[in-house]
Order: sequence, then C-alpha cells, then structure tokens
Amino acid sequence: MSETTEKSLNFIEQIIEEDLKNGKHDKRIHTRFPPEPNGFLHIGHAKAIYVNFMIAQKYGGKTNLRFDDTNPVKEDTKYVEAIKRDIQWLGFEWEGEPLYTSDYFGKLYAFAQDLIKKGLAYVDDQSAEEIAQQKGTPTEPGKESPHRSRSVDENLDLLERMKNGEFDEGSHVLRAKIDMAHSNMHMRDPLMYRIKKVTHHRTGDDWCIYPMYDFAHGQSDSIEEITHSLCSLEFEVHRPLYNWFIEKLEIFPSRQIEFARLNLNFTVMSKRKLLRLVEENVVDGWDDPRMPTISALRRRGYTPESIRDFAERVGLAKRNNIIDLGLLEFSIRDHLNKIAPRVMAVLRPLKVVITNYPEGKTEMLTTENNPEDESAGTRELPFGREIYIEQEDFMEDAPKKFFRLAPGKIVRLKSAYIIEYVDHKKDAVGNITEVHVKYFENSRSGQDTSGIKAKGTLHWVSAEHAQDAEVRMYDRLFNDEAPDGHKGRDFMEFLNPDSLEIITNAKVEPSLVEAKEGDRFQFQRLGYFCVDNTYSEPGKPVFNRTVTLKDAWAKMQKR
RNA sequence: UGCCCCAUGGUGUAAUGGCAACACAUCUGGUUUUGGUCCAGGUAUUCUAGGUUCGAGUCCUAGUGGGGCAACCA
Repeated sequence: MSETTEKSLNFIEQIIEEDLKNGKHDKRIHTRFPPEPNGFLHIGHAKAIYVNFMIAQKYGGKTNLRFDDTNPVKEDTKYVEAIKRDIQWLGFEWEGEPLYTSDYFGKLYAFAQDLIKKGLAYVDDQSAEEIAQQKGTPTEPGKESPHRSRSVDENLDLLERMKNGEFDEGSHVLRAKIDMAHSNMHMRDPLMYRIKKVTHHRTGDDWCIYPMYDFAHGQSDSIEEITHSLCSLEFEVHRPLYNWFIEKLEIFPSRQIEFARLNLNFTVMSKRKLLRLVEENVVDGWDDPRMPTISALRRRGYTPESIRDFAERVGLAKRNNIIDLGLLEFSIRDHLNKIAPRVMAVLRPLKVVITNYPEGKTEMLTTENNPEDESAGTRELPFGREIYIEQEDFMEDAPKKFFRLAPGKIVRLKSAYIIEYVDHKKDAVGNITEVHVKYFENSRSGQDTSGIKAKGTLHWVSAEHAQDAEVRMYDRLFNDEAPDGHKGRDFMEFLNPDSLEIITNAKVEPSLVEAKEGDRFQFQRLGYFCVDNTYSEPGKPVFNRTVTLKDAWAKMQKR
C-alpha cells in the first residue's frame, strides 16, 4: 500500500459525503451546468464547469448540460454551439444530449396552474412600474397588489389568455402569492411569468409567455432530479424561493448550494463588459487572445489541461476571492514546459558575422526538442557564417551581471559554438547594426574540447536559412489590478496600451514554416507561442505569445 | 441603517475542539549549453472584544470590515 496523503474535502464534498452516508437519493449524485446561451463562456465559467463535472465524476455521478433559455430576447443558437464546443474542449462530457429549459415550458405551465389552484399564484395586471413601487425597499415592507385575491378560476382563465397572446406585453404577469412584507425581497410575490411576443430560438412562436429564472431554474433541476444544484453566491438569497416552489409543488427536492465565483485580477469578467470590449473594437472579437474567454484562451495557446489544473488550484469556498493572474500563468507554463518543443526564433534580429567561419559553409547541428522529455527526440538545425541573435542580447556598455554578448565577452550559442566578441558597427544615429565575433572550432556542442566556460547561452538562427514570421506579443489587457473596481471611473480608462505588439519581421528556424494551426512551441529563452487559428496561412504561420518564460534577468533589472 | 453570506501569510486554500499547513508569489543558495526547468532553504498568517472549555483559527455573543439582495435579466 502506498501512502496517500488524504486530500482534504472542500465544503461541497463534505455535504455530499454526508448525504452519501445518510443514503440520500439512493446515494446518487447528479449535477448540472446551466449556462444561458447569451454570450461566450469565460474562465470564470471554466471553474463552474470544472466544479460541477469533477464533483460528479469523483462520486460516480452524472452532469447534465442544460441551456437556461427562458429569455428569447437575449438568447441565440450560435451561443449554444460555442458553449458546447468550449465545454468539450475543456475535456468534459455531459450526460446524454444537451438539455434546455425550454423543453420544460409545458411542464412549467402546468406547475403554474397547480400553484394557482392551490391559491399560491395570481395574475397581476399592473404595470412594471406599479409593481416595482409596491415592492417596498429592503427596510420597508411592500404593499399587496389589488389583484392579489382573484378567484382561482379567474386566474386560470387570465393565465390561459396570456399564453394565447390575447394581452399585450407588459400588461399582465403571473406572480407567486407569498409575503409582501418578507425581509427577503425575493419572497415579496415574485414574478413567475411575463408576456413576451418574441420568437424563441427553439420553440419559435409557440409561446407568448416565458417563465422567469426563479420559476424555471429550480423546477428544471427538479425535473432532471439533480441532487446538488451548484451555483454562485449571488443566488444565495434566491434559495428560500427555490425551496418554496419545490415544496409547494411537491416535486423532487434538488438542493441548491452556493460557492464563490472566480475573479481574476487585471481583467474584467462580466459579459456586459466583455461585450463592450468587443463592440467598441478594443479587441478583435470574443476570441481575441487578450480576452478571458475560453475561446480566447484556446486561441492564445492555453491547454485544456492547464485550465483544469488552474481550476483545481484556485479551490472552492464561499469567500469572495481575487485570484492572481500569475497563478493561471503558472499553470500554463507548468504544462507547456513538459510538452512544448523548443525551437529557435529571434524576435528582434541583430546580425552577427563569425569572421573566422568559412564563407559559404553550412553545417547541420543536432539539438534536443525538449530537455524535459527525452522521447521528444532531436532535430537538425542549419548553422552558417552569418546568424541573427536577439538585439537585447548584445550591449555596448554592459553591466557586470550581463551574461550575454558585449565587448570582451564570450558566450555559447545554444546547441552550436562558443563565440567571442571582436567588433561591432553602428549606423548614423547610433543603432547597432552588426556584430563581429570569432568562434572556437573545437567548442561545438556535444563535442566541446575547448575547455572554455561561457557564462551565458544565446538563441540564434542562421541568416541564410531563417524564415520571416509574424509574431503577436500579447500582454494583459488592463494595467490596473481591478479595472472595474474604481468608483466613478470607467474600466476602459485602465486599458493597457501595450497589450498587443505585432512583430512582422521575426526570424524563425526553417522547420517552423510547416507549423500548423494550434501547434505550441517554446521559443527558446523567450516564452511559449502557438500558431494563431485566424491569421495564419499555409506556409505562413502567425505566432501568438501565450506566456513569457519566467525571467530572472528582467526582474533583476527592475530593481 | 432590514435580511442573507463571508473573515487564516502578499494571493488563494487546508487544519472538522488538541503542534496553524499546502500551493502560487517573494527572497537566498545550488545545478544547468534556456537568466527556463529542477533541487535545497528563508521571510510571512488566524479582524477585534468578551464568553464556553483543561485546551478555541474552529463553538457562543457583540462589534468591526467586506460582499450580496429592491430587472417583466440569469
């Protein structure tokens, strides 16, 4: 037996294990993920998806995918497709076919009739304004509607006529009869149905009335016999109403449990704000790699594994939280470090001439594809008299701790030779245009007999063989930790003007020309990059920077 | 000034009345043909005040602080 360090349970797992112990629901566990198809899924949803699917998986249960489509004004089939794709990409499989709240419109209508018959619901023909006014405030009780005590038959008839489209939008609603003085605002005769003469993406024009969230969600859970209905903290105050409907309708008692949603610093997460970024063309669309959406993370080069790992690491509790973006970056670096092939790419090329290397000679050098993974094998890299190195890897006046190329310095070219500075040239305005070095012939990688110790190692590409490539350097969209956390200031004020830098003349090793959409690489010493799925063309890949490498040198320079 | 929820290092999450720990971040050092990875180590934590108890981060009360609730949205 191996020693397994027992991982402690989160509060939902504790509830579930208690239920299991008590034999509740015949020890069955069934969760659901209930998105409204009115926008794209983001990293916050990824956590909710992870929580729902992993908890069911852990206890041998099932997870439904249910589209909460009760408001046809905002919903659309195109979002249904995007949501399904994102969940599958994350690696989760829902039980059976996707479900829809709209599938239950008939049952919900019957539930409404049932409540009317029990004297627990009534049709109100006041305006939205009047109803809002009578609702009271958190500190003052509300007033009862003058229509509150209509007869069962009259209510039944009015509801029927609402359904049949005999009334205008806004003229009538169905309300639950609970308590207009209740301390919980949601219990003050909440709306159950409103008239909307709008075509629904699935039921078409079958219905003129649509149920409100509170009269749809819990009952849908119940119809599907969901045992544990997990949702975010904001629905905590809805729980008494959720339970009220279930109790009065005498239907399957699903249990709602709330947990804290994910918040990330340096970003915004609300659909409304993300939509604004898209509509005002601040970004390139919902899947712009700077967005926190699942589709953007995918395009940026994040792996499903890394997002699941992140969701695991952020934990699960009821405390409001703001997760450091650095944790997400840790998760993707950690995964990519293990799987991404290392390649040579120079973003800002500086020509280096090896003056003692034979002109016209090309030799092939062997380099490992991934030092973390022996099975990744090796490949050949062409080397010649002229190469490109990174501009920032040469300094005319270098400080002591600069372990790169500079007057008087010796460095190793990764997988190639050790070189020594000889000379450099500048243009009229003082830019360095070319560096001359000499190489040590007996220092070739793998067969180094020179005995020379080089302090630094540089990445490079052969000038003759290098290919031009476009590289998109993405950075955080906002330069403020909480862009939407400043009272009286718009989050757009905190946009990072440098969130995208497009480099069109990067030099990459020849093998990269064949890179395909979605391929991920580590550009040696620079970071992780992947082939963009939108701008790339066959033979002309465009690379997105997923994340930089950790950079101790940059950190040192800041100090 | 009503109701509900929450409070543990910088950020998250554990400790289920019995030695406050883990991850990320941060700092030192080592290894290294990536200033990456890896390895070793350090800094740093129970909101306040009472109470219960042999013993409280944990239970109780009050306070303080944070969040949520008054859409014909979900």
